[in-house]
Amino acid sequence: MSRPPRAREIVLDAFERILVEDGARGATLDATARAAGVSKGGLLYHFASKDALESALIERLRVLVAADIATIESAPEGVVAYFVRASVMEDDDLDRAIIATSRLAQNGHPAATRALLEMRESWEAVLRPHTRDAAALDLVMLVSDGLYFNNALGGDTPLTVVPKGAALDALIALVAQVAAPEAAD
Amino acid sequence: MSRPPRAREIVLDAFERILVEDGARGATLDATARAAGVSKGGLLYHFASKDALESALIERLRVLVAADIATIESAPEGVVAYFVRASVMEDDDLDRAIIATSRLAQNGHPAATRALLEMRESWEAVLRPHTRDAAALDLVMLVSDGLYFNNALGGDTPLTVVPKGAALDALIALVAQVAAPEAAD
DNA sequence: GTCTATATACAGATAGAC
DNA sequence: GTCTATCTGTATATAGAC
Repeated sequence: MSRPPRAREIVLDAFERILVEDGARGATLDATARAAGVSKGGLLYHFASKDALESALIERLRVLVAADIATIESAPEGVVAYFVRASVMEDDDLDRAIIATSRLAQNGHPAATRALLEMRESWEAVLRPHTRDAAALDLVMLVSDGLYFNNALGGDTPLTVVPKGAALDALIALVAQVAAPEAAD
Repeated sequence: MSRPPRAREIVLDAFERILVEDGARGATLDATARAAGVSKGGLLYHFASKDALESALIERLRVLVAADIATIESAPEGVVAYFVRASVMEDDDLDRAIIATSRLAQNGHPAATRALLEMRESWEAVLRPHTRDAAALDLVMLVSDGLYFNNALGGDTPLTVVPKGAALDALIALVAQVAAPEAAD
């Protein structure tokens, strides 16, 4: 299942994790190699340049998004509720890839920005049939973006502003109710 | 009105602008000095270190937030509607300061993260009396965060996902209606 | 496939002239 | 208050041994 060299994935994992935890400034080849337990030369065997490392991360995001789209459509909780809840998860593969890619996007990486835009478009396409109108769709997407943004800000100072537990359930219920194409209740 | 040395403000403006447009990686002392039209030595006369430059930016944010809190409470359109609409503006002083500070926060700058948290808390305090319950308040704040996040992603590739014109009006009406403490309509 | 050593460029910061 | 010149550390990348 994992035909690509294992070390390659380990290096990419380390790069992604540093981007999420320390941001783009900290995500140097040196720091990545150290965190992955290889030398800089070893890293550069797998990724010939920093750009290659960044491209690989973006490609990983695309793959995870495609898988997510398949999952989201069959959520028993309902598409909108599942989508909002998934936006607040903190440590799954997709979330890490999104936040890491957004770090690149926010440092002027056009391909990263493009990948995030395409991700948003994919999600909108899935959510559209489950929302009342364009404004409701905008609202759902923006709440999701807001949750990601707040999760992404932290670093070592995790934000406590993101609702959890009962507060999250109430938020999800509210969003689902507002967005639902059927009766407003 | 501008007692502090003019050059100092020009340098800080340049630093902020580069943070917004190119991200933290591009916001070097060299690039900032060049954009401000001074030498690196000249810059370092006004800001003794990069840290001093970053602190000044965060302080600027605090001042602008305090002014914004005063404005927002007297918005004729309604506090919630004004707040959401203001979140999508692209080029006013406060918005640039917020996005620039969030670039710092996303590169592991604890003081920047703290300033953004305090800003959020100030806004929540103003909005709370104008929202139905905690979930409604969360929703308003997250929509605002989402709008900022999307405005912030761009760089030279501005995102077209942020609603404008009639779509924005519809979103604001929807959020205001959901959030309103009075009848749900 | 992974390493060490090194080349080159640029970052932040200091010293001191003007 | 602003400049040039310079120091020191670190970033990306290459060369070539193992």
